Amino acid sequence: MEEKNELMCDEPFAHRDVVGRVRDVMPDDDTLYELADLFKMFGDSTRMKIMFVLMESEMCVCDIAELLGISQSAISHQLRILKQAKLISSRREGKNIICFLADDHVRSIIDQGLSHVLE
Amino acid sequence: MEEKNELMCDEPFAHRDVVGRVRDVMPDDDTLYELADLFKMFGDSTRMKIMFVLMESEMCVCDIAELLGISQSAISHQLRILKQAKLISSRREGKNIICFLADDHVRSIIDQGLSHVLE
DNA sequence: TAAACACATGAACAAGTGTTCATATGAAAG
DNA sequence: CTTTCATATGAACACTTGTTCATGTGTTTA
Repeated sequence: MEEKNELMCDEPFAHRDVVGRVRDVMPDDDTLYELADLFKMFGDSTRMKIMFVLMESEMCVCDIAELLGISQSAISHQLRILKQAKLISSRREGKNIICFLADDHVRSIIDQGLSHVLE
Repeated sequence: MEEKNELMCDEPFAHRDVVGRVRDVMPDDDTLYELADLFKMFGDSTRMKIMFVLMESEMCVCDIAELLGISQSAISHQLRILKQAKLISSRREGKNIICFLADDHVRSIIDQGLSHVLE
């Protein structure tokens, strides 16, 4: 008979109506996972750097690698991830693959983050 | 004598001046790591959910746990991380610890992310 | 003071992530 | 067509991260 909800505290600060209201405005789980996955893209310093340089100018893979001092392979792996997330795109130009930001949200998201970090 | 830079491609798309200019506007490494660490906070669905509910109302730990259907321990561990990142704060009120957002940037960052996810 | 409650914390473990190394692909130049 | 150059990719590995379980801490209530 001890089947009561173990998580709930006896006299919660936020009462049932608040909890209920919050539940209503919460996006569905899929959206929340998408959101977390989006921010995950910005949560790695290599990807962060890649997006940062592409904010300045489109450029080929080897230039990104040289600029950041990171191996071509590592850059390529991260580019793949960023492309899957539709944050960057690329086109071929001669022998090179030119990468560029695919979404203006990238700029605004990074800017918001920067203004937090820089206080 | 084969000591040349192996990363640089023969005829880079973005020429040396572009690379140089980008190098100048890049934030220092510390800032970039801070930035990535900040976004890392938003890159986990549990933390994302916690911040989301706190956008609606401050509330105690057990209410967060109940609302999200996540164990109290897991919530507590994540709260610790979010506090270290100075994204949320808390105060004691009787037996409960009331948590609330410590920074308005949280809202704007999440909103930017949402508007990307929702197209 | 003792018991109950809300929350924090440490250890352990599974799962995820990013890099390196070696190699493959594919366009371009010879 | 063969070689070279720019990039992609797979496997392996070390490292990080998030959860659970057990227990500790501190506050309130009896």
